[in-house]
Amino acid sequence: MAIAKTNEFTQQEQDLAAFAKVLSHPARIAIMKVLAKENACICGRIVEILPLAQATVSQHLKELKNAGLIKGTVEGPKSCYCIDWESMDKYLQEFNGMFSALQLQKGKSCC
Amino acid sequence: MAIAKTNEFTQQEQDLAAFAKVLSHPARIAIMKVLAKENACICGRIVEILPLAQATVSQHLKELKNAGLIKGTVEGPKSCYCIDWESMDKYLQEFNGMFSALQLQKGKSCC
DNA sequence: AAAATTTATCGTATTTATACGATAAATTAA
DNA sequence: TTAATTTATCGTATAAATACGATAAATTTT
Repeated sequence: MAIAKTNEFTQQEQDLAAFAKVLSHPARIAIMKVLAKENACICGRIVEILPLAQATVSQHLKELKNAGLIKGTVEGPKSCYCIDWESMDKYLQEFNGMFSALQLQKGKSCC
Repeated sequence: MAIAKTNEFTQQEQDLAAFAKVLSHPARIAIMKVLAKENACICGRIVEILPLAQATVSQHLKELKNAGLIKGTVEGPKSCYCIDWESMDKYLQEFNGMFSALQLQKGKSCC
């Protein structure tokens, strides 16, 4: 996309955009739902449920993990991914906090 | 990205992913903040504030509008964009609703 | 009417995301 | 030890996003 100007925005804007970006794919939202619902947090179980190849699911899991939405460990042929609620709560609080702040200025709108 | 499998997910997953996608760029978050703060909702004002060319800002505005986060009208050489709070509230409610539901299952986590 | 102003759109270059097959890596089962 | 199982990573093809200059379109101003 030509030169990325991401770092010319505030840290808050970058952080919230990054949070939104991880959730900007239905597969990653579906994975979050599976991780919350199922008691088995193995990659294979997710592959069974999602209409995606194992490599693709693994890639999505990596992105969720890098962003801090989930945490996971791999022990040999097994994996265990779970939602990192401590991190998620921070994100959600920041996210909702911003929109709450915007909503307080509702009156100023010119249309 | 090879064949997109977007429509193999549930409508809710697609909708929330679409909502997150619009907010997945710092410029669009910055635009939302400007629209809430400033009383002048013209494109030119946003161009002044953001580190982006006019064409790029116009493109971001279009995406925000298409997703329903903002509404706007153009009268000749002027434009007037504002946050569509009715639509935004629905999105935020759906978004938070999902994570609240997931959070209720916290106990089931295996890690 | 002509010039200036403001915004949307078009075309295009470049970067990033998405998806998967193949394969490696690490363990468990036989 | 060998085979089977499970997951991560690599390489790669293709699609989508990002950014902007140029230009068109629609007024307002002069």
